[in-house]
Amino acid sequence: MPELPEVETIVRDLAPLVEGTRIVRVQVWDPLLAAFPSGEDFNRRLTGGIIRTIRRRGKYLCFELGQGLLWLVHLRMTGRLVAQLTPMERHRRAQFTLDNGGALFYCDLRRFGDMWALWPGEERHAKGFIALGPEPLSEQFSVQWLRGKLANRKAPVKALLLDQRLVAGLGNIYTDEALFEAGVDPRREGGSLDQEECRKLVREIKAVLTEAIINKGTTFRDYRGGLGQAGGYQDQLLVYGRGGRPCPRCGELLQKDRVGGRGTVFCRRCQR
DNA sequence: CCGTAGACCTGTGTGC
DNA sequence: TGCACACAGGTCTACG
Repeated sequence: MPELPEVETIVRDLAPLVEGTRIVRVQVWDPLLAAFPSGEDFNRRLTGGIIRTIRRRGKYLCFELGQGLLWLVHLRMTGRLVAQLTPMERHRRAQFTLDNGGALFYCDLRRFGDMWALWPGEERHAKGFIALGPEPLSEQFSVQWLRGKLANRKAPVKALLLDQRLVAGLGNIYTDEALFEAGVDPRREGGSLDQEECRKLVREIKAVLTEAIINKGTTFRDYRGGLGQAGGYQDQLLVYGRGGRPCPRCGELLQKDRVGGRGTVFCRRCQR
């Protein structure tokens, strides 16, 4: 569910509520949730920890606790991390009680979400995390970087953009939106994009993500921010979720296909 | 190394 | 109303 703008929104929502607080109680009811360490060891590591800062890296939430302990949370498809006073959600999987009277509640319908509690040097246990590519809103994510990564690749450009090692934080919604804005057909072989097309893609990826953050993310179904609120960017989507409806630019009916194993919406006339 | 299909899980929407 | 099936914001692994 959550892509970069949604995770960024959650971090900004939660920061003022949790930074500087101590975790006084950890309850985990879903054994699938703690990826490392598993079971009671996970609870023990976090209990008593003081949350110094919370930040985002790709689609990961990163809580930096005292002594260098790093608490990572990945929400995958339907995970939520919310601070509410009375959140008896149907799919509550964990609760982190804070010493300021508040708490963090983790809810997840599909149970794909993962958490890690890592001491310095243990980052290798979070394989996806250490392999993340550059942040798309940083200078490291440049035309040269994208071109280098797409060179000689035969996979569809959309599949490559979803690879978190190429760039960290894009998901199905914003990839479709950025490819539309850039006028690039998602089925194109990565290696077939020229300099100008890469330039447009980099520009539109940054623009779409920035605008989505301003609008506090996209609530297509399940997503909620850290305060339980829906996002606002769903009203600005141009193609995602709009297959069979007219292209907002040319009027041609938008096509829905499967590309790189994911549902993909694009305009056959505007995207080449 | 590369590219793709299937797996993981639970629910919702659609068509018959 | 019931049932079967496709699909869902994301990775992982196995396989050719």
